[in-house]
Amino acid sequence: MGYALWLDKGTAITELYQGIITMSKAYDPAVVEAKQRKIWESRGDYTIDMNKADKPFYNLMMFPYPSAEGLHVGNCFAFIGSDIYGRYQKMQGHSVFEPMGFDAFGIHSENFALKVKKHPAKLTAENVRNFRENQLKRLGNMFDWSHSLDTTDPAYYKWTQWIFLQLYKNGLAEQRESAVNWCPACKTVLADSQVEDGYCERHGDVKVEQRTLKQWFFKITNYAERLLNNLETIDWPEAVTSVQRSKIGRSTGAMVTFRLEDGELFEIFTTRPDTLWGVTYMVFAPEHPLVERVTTPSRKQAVADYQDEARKKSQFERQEMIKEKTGVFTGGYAVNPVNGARVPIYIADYVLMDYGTGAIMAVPAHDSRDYEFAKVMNLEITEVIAPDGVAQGDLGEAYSGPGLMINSGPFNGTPEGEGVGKVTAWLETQGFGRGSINYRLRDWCVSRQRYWGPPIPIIHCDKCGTVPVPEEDLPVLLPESDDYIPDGSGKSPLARNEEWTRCTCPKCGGPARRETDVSDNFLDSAWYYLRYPSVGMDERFIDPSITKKWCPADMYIGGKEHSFGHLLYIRFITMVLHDLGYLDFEEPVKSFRAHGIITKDGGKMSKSKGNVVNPDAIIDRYGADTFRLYLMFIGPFMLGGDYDDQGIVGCRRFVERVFDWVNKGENKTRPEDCVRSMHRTIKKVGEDIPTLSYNTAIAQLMTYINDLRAADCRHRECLETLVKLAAPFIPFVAEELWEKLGHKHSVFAAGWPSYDESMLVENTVTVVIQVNGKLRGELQTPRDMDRAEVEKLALADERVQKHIVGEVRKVIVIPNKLVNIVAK
RNA sequence: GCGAGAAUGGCGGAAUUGGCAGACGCGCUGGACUUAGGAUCCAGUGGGGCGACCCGUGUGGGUUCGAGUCCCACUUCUCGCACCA
Repeated sequence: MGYALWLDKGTAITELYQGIITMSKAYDPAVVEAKQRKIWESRGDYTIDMNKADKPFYNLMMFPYPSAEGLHVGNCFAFIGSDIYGRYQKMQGHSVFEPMGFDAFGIHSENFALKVKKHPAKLTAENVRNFRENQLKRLGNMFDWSHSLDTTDPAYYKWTQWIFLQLYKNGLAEQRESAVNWCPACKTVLADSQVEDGYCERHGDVKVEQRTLKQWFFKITNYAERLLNNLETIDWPEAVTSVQRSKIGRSTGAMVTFRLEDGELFEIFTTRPDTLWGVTYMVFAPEHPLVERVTTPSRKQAVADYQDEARKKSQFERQEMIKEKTGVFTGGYAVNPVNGARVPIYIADYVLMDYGTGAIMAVPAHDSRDYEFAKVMNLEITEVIAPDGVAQGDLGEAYSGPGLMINSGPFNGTPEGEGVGKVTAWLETQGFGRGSINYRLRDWCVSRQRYWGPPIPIIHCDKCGTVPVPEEDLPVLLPESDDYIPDGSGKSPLARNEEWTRCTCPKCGGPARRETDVSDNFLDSAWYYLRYPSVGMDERFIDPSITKKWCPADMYIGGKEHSFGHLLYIRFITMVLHDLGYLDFEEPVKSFRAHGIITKDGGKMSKSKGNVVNPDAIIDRYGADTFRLYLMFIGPFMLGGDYDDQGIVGCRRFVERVFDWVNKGENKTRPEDCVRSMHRTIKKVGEDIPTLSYNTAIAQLMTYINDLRAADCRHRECLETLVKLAAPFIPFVAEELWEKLGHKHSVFAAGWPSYDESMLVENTVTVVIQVNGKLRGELQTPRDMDRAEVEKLALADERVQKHIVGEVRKVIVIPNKLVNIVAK
């Protein structure tokens, strides 16, 4: 070549030039992607004018916390799956708003900062930049970066604090002493959802302890009923709603008033008031306030010891002891209101202080836990429900089946199902109790004794007590201190910052101190979807008219690990803001879909296992389009699947085939089979995307390009349809090819193709012939052939006849599908 | 223990008013092109049998002309919850 250049410049340059042209025709993802990304950005294709846009569609996806490790395949999988849905909606003519932001406050970020000894603010800024510039922008998602947000930005957390104040002012936030989960490694309080099997979610091997601290709580329990009832009305997967249902844990029963021997009254909750006559003892939680009162002098030591023991045990350890029930007798007695029976009072850690009233009536005959305890303690067991009304004696376990009430005074003979209601009504008339509903759900502890979060906007004044920071003083800025390392004192590092903590009381002007706890990072993410459309609005947390137009979000896609925590809190905060008149809807999203997870070699990707797939490297090697396509092809989006290094090449081949086929230029070849294949593909892809069945949509696209190639069809309509249908999956290549086909505007503005129903039906059909249910032949017949005619042809088939041994008893004809000959 | 889901070739997975099991892709086998092939293209590929055929969707029953699909019982696995009175 060099020689040719030197000898004959003209020829050689032409050759060289042609070589470059050939090269440029070959698919180079880096070139295509850089080019199209630039065009999208300069054209502002994905920047939405929130006021003007028509047919708004809010496509929300769970935002990431920007870790130092960078975006992982799981994030990519979720974002890409969500983007495909969004791009499809765009091609349906919607103005699709697809924002992305950063959940950058919180323990995740802070712990990492501590580990690498870098200030979290600095680290977060670096990580956010890396996520956005080097990773998210390469995925090919249509993010509207003009509406991005970062929860650590004072312009954002100003409003997080404002929301805290709204809850406070409306009696939904309060500070109280409470036993909480304490992680000695994080040196902070954890929410129940951050505790796994008694261990810290972040530090897998660190046991969570119980501590009693003054904490801020949001009264989510006030909303338990609505949070539960609304589940019936929202379009969410059953798997998620059932988790929420069980966590809310509604049970109906009765509150029954018992009496201590000294006349003091106390209440217990039961779901089985019909077994009241079977109460043979009572149990208080070790922490129950009446324990001291009922304990007799001789039992004092034993009771105190037991209380000590229980206090030391974490909640998990208490639960671990399920097999062996423990407890001690207090020496005290209560009186059963229904029959005046004198029943002993025990304390035991199988009764929890924070459910119901922290005290129970024990019916060992009909409750397995009470039965176990009674056996250990050698307590009396009285049957009050018996099948056919005949007592069964000790069965070796509690009897919880159906039966008639016995030994129950006026209710003898009542079936247990009716008994609950009848006894409850009777209790009310007697003044012994009332119907009651209890929830498992606990109030939301939002205090965190950490540095990296929005300071809770409260001031403590000796004179005025707890005073909210005036709204005009928001945000309460997180001081840029280097002293942010938690010390395990149970107080936030902020408490050591005298200068920051000291302030004046907004009410009396006297000296006061700031609240030093920061709020839970779940509060940041409980309202972010409301902020996206109103990003930039300084004077209010949201713009009402924009919110009305865009919210609730049309689709929300995220991980099901958030079924309980985030997804409950976001609903709760939305309901509260609705009740306070800020929103005209009370559920945050119209539809929610949970995606699956991507594993590697069957296991969750983790650094310790060394099976982490690096998305950047995959994109470098195969291109973002192939990466997108492959992730979606692994398996059903809602199930996820296992990442396989080998499998991705099939997707790269598909992308190249599409690229090459369109680049080859159109021709006029167009057999009818191709047209049919095109219509089938339009139908299939259009049906699969809305149900997130991306894997089967892609399979159909592969079938389609195979059909086109086999028939050498590059008819314009067939090619354009191919590009359009593939566009949500491989947006860069699709855009490039759309341009190649001579279009000036984006393929995403080109609309979604429609199919012709008549093209879906074949004129000739294959009818299979079975003899006694076994496949023995097939017929090619015209569509909708006369039944008798088909039957005749089937019976005449040589191979079929061979298999008919006896007389033909019956012939079943399913038109256009099958003939089954039943012969003896 | 309770709740939800799942089980289909060597692998990922398709297939629902019950009607050709294994679409699509990976891998594998053979071939073409090639100096070369870890590129590309073509053909084949559930198991057994030379064959006609036989067997085959976790196990065992059932309904049906016909079952991966429906019913009953069971096994295994995954996930979630777990003393909530």
